[in-house]
Amino acid sequence: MKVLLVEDDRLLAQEIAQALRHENFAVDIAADGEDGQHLGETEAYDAAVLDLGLPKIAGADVLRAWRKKGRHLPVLILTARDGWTDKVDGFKAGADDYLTKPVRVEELVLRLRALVRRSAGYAEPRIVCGPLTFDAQTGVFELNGLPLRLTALEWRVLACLALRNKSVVERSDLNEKVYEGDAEVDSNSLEVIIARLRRKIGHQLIETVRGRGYRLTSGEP
Amino acid sequence: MKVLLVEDDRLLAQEIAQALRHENFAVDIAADGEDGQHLGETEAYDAAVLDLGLPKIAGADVLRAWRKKGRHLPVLILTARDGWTDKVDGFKAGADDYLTKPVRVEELVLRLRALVRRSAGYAEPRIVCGPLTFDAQTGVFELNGLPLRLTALEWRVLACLALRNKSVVERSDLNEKVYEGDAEVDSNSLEVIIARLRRKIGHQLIETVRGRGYRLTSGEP
DNA sequence: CGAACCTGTTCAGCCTGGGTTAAGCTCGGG
DNA sequence: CCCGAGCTTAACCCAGGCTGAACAGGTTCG
Repeated sequence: MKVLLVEDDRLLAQEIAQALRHENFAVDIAADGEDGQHLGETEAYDAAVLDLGLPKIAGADVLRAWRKKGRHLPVLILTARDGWTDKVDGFKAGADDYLTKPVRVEELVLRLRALVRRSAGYAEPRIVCGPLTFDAQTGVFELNGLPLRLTALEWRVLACLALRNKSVVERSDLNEKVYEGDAEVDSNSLEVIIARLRRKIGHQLIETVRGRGYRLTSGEP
Repeated sequence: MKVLLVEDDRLLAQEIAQALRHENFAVDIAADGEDGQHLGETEAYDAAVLDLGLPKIAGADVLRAWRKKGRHLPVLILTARDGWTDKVDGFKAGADDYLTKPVRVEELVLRLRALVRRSAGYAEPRIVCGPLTFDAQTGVFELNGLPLRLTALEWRVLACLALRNKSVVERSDLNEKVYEGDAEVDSNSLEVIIARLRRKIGHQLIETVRGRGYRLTSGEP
């Protein structure tokens, strides 16, 4: 669960980033269109929040560049102006949702979660996997109906697994999605997190696929 | 099941090789046209993935050289440029399929498997041999309808046998196709793998042909 | 201000899967 | 009957993965 935030207003960027981190997301921030475009092309994100008015490269052009290269991550457009021309321009460039400033961060978080969920192929917000359920709209996990207390990293890992329900998620992918920046980690901390998760939700639910990564399973065959 | 990958972009080569190895293929990598041509002429492969833009010798020329020497292994052409002239050039040189960068590795794997299967003479993806079936498109073996869990080496051996359904596969050939590089192995590890395979799928299905190799049979006459 | 957390990271030791080696056995053909 | 090719089992080895414990920052709260 990692989000790219492209926003030149440092204050607003910090505010949004804080809110997203509070909801357990990992957040990378780019302060101009150039950085933003580059990050969006080279790193793995579950979604991007993109301001239209950016230094160096305009937001719509950043988006167009991504789409041209086949990057189909969900993008939420942000703009100060609220003329419909901008909106249309944004959608034409390939945006998935749209928000006008001033931004209510709670709404942003909500919409972003909906985007991520739909882009993972879920029409319904509720993802069920055996005794485990994930409400992609609120971000809450439940085990046998009881809400699960997870730390930020645990949540990110489990959310990644839940969104790719029952198919393998590569270790490298998890590492990228869990840590901010490109913190090429040479450590086993991911394994530790997996171990702690397993202790919380039961060992059968997370299957390891040797040499590749992990997979969420509903129980045993 | 061994594939030759000729690609000068080390990163892309590693990515593709990793994906192929995940699918149990043995992979040899050549970083330029010279190496590629040489390997393709001297080693035994089930297929080759060939970049058109290569140092030393152009991809199309490598392919032409192979064809001239009577090498008819299936070749999948890869290119950054997507002009139709390249495509035509590739096919004229004797390519069997064509993919433009940026490459989606899943698609590459799919197409490659289809090439190997067709070159072995199967129009249909499903190869049946008594209680054993091999889906050459997904790479999955089933015994009496139940999916079979095989290790990488076991899979390679059995796939080689299945593709030459009911005809003898030489020991030397198997050794080449199973091990990466030209690891002329002086050991009985192939026999060990055969033994393990037989324990999994039943002893009658793999017939040994003294002094030559092995053959897949549907049961007994 | 300090004590008690809470989170995340590091490290060391252990376990396991998968591949190779080695040794003894079997079997088939001369 | 003998010999060599092939079979099989067990032992070994290595890399990858697991996990408990310790530690380091941060935060909370008395």
